[in-house]
Amino acid sequence: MFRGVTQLNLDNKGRLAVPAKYRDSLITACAGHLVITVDSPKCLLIYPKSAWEPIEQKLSNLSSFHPQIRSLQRLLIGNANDVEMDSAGRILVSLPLRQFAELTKNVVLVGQGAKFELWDEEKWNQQIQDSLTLRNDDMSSELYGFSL
Amino acid sequence: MFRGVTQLNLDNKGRLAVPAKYRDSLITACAGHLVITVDSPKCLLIYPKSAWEPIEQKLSNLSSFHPQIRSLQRLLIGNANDVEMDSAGRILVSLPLRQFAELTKNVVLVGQGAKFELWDEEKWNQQIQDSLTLRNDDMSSELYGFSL
DNA sequence: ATTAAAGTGGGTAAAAGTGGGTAAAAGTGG
DNA sequence: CCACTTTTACCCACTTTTACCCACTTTAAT
Repeated sequence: MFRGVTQLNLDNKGRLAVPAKYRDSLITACAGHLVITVDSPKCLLIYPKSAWEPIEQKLSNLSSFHPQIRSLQRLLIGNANDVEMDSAGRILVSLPLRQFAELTKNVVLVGQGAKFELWDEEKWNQQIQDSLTLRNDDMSSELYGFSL
Repeated sequence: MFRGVTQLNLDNKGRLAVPAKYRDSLITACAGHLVITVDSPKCLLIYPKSAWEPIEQKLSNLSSFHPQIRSLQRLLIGNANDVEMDSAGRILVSLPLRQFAELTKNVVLVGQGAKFELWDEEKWNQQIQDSLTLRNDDMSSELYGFSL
């Protein structure tokens, strides 16, 4: 279970150092093999490869004659990049993915259970502000009764 | 059941000393393992890990295709930091969390039953003033019939 | 086929962050 | 007021991350 936000910097090649606290469990879970794909809105998802493959399988098995499903398949599978943590714990985020998520040098890695999200830091902060506003305004019926 | 307000100071690394009166029950309840996450408005929630995990589970089980739910999942799970009380009873509040809650050196820890809230001292005082005003003005129907 | 440009693997010194400790100051109970 | 406990505010030492560099491979241009 990955959780927590970490502020990180991309180096000049678009690599980030996976925070040390996650490395051991990523080595254990997937020998450092990860998959990066895109998500809405403008962020990236980073999965242990072993966690990604069932999702990809499930997506592939959906009917590809349905235009929306085809779009989703193109989006998620088409953009999925395999990466491997190097000996310094770094992974490379490719240029197309960085462009998709509009990443600058300062990014945030966000633990989300079985996967991570990767955001440009400014966009993350903006999105958090939006979430707080949302929380105070219009609440989904599924959330009524939910308390912290 | 945690209750009471304690004024505390963050050290130069953003650590606070958990008040001694809570330490034993935190050792008993969760072996000193806590989870810190964010809450609206600008404050932090501190849970015994054992109290947090059902909440995270419940939140994870909500549908992640609903944009509002996704936002909340990002907010709460994404920001949830695992911390452990050290031998001096300190816990580290990470920089992103301190930034979120706009914490300065002076903070207040507020017992809230099964969890704590952590506030910047000035913001706490401001919020208390606002609450007193609210109490005299517009009351939620849920509070009618509620007496101290 | 050759050359230049771009991309990437790997390494690491310096900077930043953090774990752990504790003397001094402050708070509390008797 | 004294004795003890707790908290504060720092310090040492170690780990982690940043920001670069060298060298090689791949791609693009000629």
